[in-house]
Order: sequence, then C-alpha cells, then structure tokens
Amino acid sequence: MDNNDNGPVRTVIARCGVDYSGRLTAHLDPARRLLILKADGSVLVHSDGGSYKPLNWMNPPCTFKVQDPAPEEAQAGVTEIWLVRHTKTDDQLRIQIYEVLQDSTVELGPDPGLVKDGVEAHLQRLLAEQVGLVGDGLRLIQREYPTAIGPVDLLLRDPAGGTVAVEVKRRGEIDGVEQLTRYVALLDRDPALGPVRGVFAAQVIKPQARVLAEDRGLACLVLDYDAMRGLEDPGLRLF
Amino acid sequence: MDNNDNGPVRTVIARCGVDYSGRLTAHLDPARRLLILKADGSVLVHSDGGSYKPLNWMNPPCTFKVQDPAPEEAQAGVTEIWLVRHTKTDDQLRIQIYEVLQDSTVELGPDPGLVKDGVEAHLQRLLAEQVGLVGDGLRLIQREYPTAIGPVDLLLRDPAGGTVAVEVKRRGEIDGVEQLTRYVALLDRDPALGPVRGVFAAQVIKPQARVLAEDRGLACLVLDYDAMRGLEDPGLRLF
DNA sequence: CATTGCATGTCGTCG
DNA sequence: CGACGACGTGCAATG
Repeated sequence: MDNNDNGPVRTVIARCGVDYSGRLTAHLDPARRLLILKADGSVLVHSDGGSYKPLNWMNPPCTFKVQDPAPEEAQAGVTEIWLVRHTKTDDQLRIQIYEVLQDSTVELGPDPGLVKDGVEAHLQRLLAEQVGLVGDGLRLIQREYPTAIGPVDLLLRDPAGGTVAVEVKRRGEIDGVEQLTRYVALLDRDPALGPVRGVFAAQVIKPQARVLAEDRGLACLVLDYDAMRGLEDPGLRLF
Repeated sequence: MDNNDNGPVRTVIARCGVDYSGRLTAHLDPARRLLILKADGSVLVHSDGGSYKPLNWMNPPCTFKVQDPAPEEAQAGVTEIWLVRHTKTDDQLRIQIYEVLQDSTVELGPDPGLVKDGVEAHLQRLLAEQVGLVGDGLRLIQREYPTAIGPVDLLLRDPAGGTVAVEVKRRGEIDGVEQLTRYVALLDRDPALGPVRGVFAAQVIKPQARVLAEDRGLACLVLDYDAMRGLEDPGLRLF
C-alpha cells in the first residue's frame, strides 16, 4: 500500500510547446507552463487551469533525454528539446523549451502513503454485516461469491428457499445493472440455489439505471453510508 | 476548446500532513511533498512517485484559507493549516504545514489549449466512408442515428432489405456489446427497418466481448486504423 | 502476464 | 444543471 519510492523532483517553469504521439496525437502551442519531472521518470505538463489532470504527461516507466533543436526550431527560439519516451509502448512526448523561468530540484524522501476509508469495499462489508437492510430473514451465504463471469458482491439465502444476488455500487449506473443482470441470469440456472432474484444497492441510483433495473425485475436499494457506519461498531443489529 | 484562464501558479515544497474528507476520507502522514496551488483555486498534493494523479487534491471551484494550528498541532511542529473547501460540495482538504522548503509564485498567462486527433470519432468517420469493410453492398443511412436509448454509431442499409447497426469502439469490451445488444433489440421492433443485425467493430476485441457478441448473434469486425487512414485521402475505395 | 472492475476518476456533449 | 459515454483513462487485485 505504501509508496516508498523516493528520489528528487524537478519543477520547471518554462515557455514551451509540446507534442504527444502514442494512442493519439496531441499538440500544445508554445506558452508558459509548469513542468514536473518526478523521480520515477514521469513528466507532467500543467497549465494554471484544469483540475489535477495535466495538459500532457508521460507515465513511468520512461526515459528522459535532452536534444538540440532542429535548425528551424532554433531559429524560432527553441533552446532545447526534451524527449520523453515510454519504455514499453512507443508513446513519446516531445517538449520544445523556449525559455526557462525557474528550475529547481528537491529531494522529497519516502512517502508514508495514503490511507483511505469509505470506498465500495467498505460499503460492501457494511452491507454484509447488515443484510437485514436488503430484506427480512435473509442470511449471508458469501461475499464475492465466485462465478464464471466474475464475483457476485453478496449472495444471500432467502428463508423462502430462494437466493438473492446483490450488486453493491457507490453510484448505481447502467453498467452495474447490466452486470447484475448477467449474474442473476447465470445463477438462476443453478438448481441448487432455487429461484434467484437480484438487488441493486448503491448510495445513489441514477434514473436510467433504476428504470432499467426495474424493467428487468431487479430491486433497487439506496444505501445510507453514514447510517450504516453508525451501526457498525455497536452490536445494534436489530432494526 | 481553448483554455484561456490565466493567473498565477504557486508551487510549494513543504513537509506536510493532509486530511481529505468528502466522498471518502483519506489521510497522509507528514512528509515532504510538492504542493501546487493553481489560479482557479485547485490544489494538488504530489509525491515523487505515482503518475499524473496526485496523492490528494481539490478541484475547482474552491476556497483557500490559512489558519492557525490547534495548540496540540503547534506543539507537534505544525506552523500553519491550509484549509481548502469545495464551494458546492462539502469536500475539504486540510493541510498541516510543518516546514516550507520552497515557495514560488509565477504568472503563466493564457494557454492556447490542447489539440487532439485520433480518437473514436475519427475511427467512426473513417468507417462511415468505408462501409464496404462491414459487408458488400451496404450503404450508409446515417451516423449517430438517434434512438430513445442513445445514438447508434452507424446505421446501414442492406440491399437484401434489412438494416445493420454498427457500434464502433477503439477497444471492444463487454460494455460495448451490451450497448449494441440494446440498440439492436430496440431497432428490431421498428418494422420500417426490416430485420436488424448488429456489427461490433473495434481496433481490438477482447475475448470475453467476442464470445458474448457471437453468442448474441452479433458479428465482430476488427478495424485496422492505419490501413483505414491510408485509404482516407485518395479515392481508392475499390478492394 | 492478461483480465477485470473500481475511481474523490476527469472530461466532453447533449438534453 | 444532470445524465451519459469516452478516456493517452490509471490502478490494484486476481487468476
């Protein structure tokens, strides 16, 4: 989990033009930008806008090389070419440096890494502990119940003799309904499970997803994460 | 298309701890990191590894505020708290600054923006011009043919009287097959179109997607982007 | 190593 | 503004 890589980071402010070629081609006309060269070889080209995604980038593993500009480029004011090539694919980033306004290198040292809480895995674990939210009398058979087309998030035993397949999502969209549909269709062929019904559980369920789910006879269940988390620690399983 | 926002960018190297709360909660123990504060208020927290995605971030619109640390924090060595709040959601980033090693602000100015080429739209346009690749005698009815559940990439007239719906993808995966399945099922109810068959066209088709497609009677077509591009300019439509 | 499914996805487009 | 699909998606877990 921890990211213990370390090494220097170089941040450069420069007027530059950029050309990417690889899965697509992309071009940036010259302007002042922030260039970040990380220890693992990755390069980010940021402008002052947009969000965390750079305008252009190269991710590791890759190599960095400084070249002389072509005569034409030199005449246009380019002083250096920075060539960044991906090691495996033939993706390439070619940065024309016109003017460097700032260039600093700092050693960051090891990073203890990010600790997360509250993602889908957590939601799934909470619901596994609170299967009563899905319906009365249900018991958990298994989390991540394996099938030929992938694991079913939760498989529950219905006291009436059937089985319930639950797909848990943070946000319920059409893809999740398709996924659940496939699971239910497959599981329903297994006579040992009896009749199988599907439940689509998510913190928010988009209208189109709800319509599709209900059209296919799949129940929808909106989950209240905070309430479920509140019930986690104490053994207040009743109600 | 152009990103003409402008304003200063501030890059800071600091020993800091970070806590994010919002859609999830995430925590970073103190370490040296690169902090980027963009003109639009967004904040990025980068380490020296990982790729272009920051360890933590806040995207615009958001507000930035400097606070005094709590006494406990101050005793632990925190000199400032940077509080970044999203304007609409209640997402929040709380950065504990222990030590600033570098702090510089630079005006970048306007950015002419990124120019892209080679995405799915291009593939779709090429195939629309070369429908012969799909089958002999087919004629293009319409690109982006509108239906109640979304546009069909290409709709073709079969001389035998039927219709062909084509879904174009760069990479053919199971989702695309589901999408095409829905389109064909819907279109097949329209008597004006006659019998409708589906063709799943992509540069690469994943095995699982191929199996699912063929199981549903959908034909698979692997596209050679370079060859199709080669045919684009000259009128060499024969062969 | 290929495949699969999640993501604080982000980003465009269209209704 | 919300919904939806594409993305140079990236990324980790898993068979």
